[in-house]
Amino acid sequence: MFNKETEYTLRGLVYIQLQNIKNRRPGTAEIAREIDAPPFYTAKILQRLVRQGFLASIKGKGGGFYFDGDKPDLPLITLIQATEGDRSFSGCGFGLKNCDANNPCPLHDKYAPIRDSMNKLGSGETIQSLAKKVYKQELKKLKNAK
Amino acid sequence: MFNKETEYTLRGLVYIQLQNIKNRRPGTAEIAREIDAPPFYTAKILQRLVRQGFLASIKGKGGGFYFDGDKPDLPLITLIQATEGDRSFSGCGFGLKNCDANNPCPLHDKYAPIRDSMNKLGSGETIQSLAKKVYKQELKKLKNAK
DNA sequence: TTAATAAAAGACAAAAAGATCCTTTAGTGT
DNA sequence: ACACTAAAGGATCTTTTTGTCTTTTATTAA
Repeated sequence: MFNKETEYTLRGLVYIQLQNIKNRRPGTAEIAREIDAPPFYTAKILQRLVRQGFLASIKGKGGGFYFDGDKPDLPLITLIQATEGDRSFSGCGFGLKNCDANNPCPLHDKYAPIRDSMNKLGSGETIQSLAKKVYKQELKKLKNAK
Repeated sequence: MFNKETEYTLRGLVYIQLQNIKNRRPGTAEIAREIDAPPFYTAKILQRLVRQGFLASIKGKGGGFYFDGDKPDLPLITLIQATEGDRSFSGCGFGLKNCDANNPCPLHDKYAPIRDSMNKLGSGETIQSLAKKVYKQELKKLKNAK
């Protein structure tokens, strides 16, 4: 589906936001471990995300990564387009440059609706909405364990 | 969406089948030119498809590529899985190994239906069905040009 | 103010994808 | 039989993706 970098990005940011909810600021080592990603590569990706302004960080003891609560929620489509371009959200299954309703490739009619669904998914969901889902799932599990 | 090799494969095979309908057997140079793909790379891909039994070829003068009419139509999903694996048809948006309805990643609920649509598309359409679409489109264009 | 901590930066390396080229083999037509 | 044609095979190269490692910089706590 997505490439590795995008997968690590999604998993990493959702993990960070989940910890933020719990008033924690995880660091690279913890994040990489928890999301099952290569540590140095994870660090590099997070670095880039901070540079791009998607994420904030603090250096030194007690440091780590967090989301600026004043910023609006981060839609997946924004994030993914910044990471791997928009190959998942636009473009033609056949790889044609000018494929549209007027000049459709033979896959267009069937594929266009799927692409539209992807776009809806990418615009509708945010890192924060996903983290909230995970958080609620965790609460439910705790409850059931009692 | 798909990777380059898959795109060239789809475009190439549909072109071959379209020419077959017209009782022609195109060669590598013609195919590459018509589908706008790198000639040597196209040759290599077609070679592999022949080895895998998806396609037939004839060497020497008057040679080229064609589909064995006795074989059943070739579903896109079969072809694509043989080319790039099934990253487009299965697997989780988050990259988790055991993501399913019981143990869902936070994208699962929204992404699973999209993946299902992709599967339906891949099983429903074949190289032959796509070529037929293009053929009909061509006929319509000719008619309108009159 | 010093030692410890953790992110930032950037060089480097390995693997995979994408692409090219040359030689060989098989078949065709004269 | 011979020259020609076109696919098959395989070696090589480039670019992109993925991943590692070392050094530097900023911050904090003792």
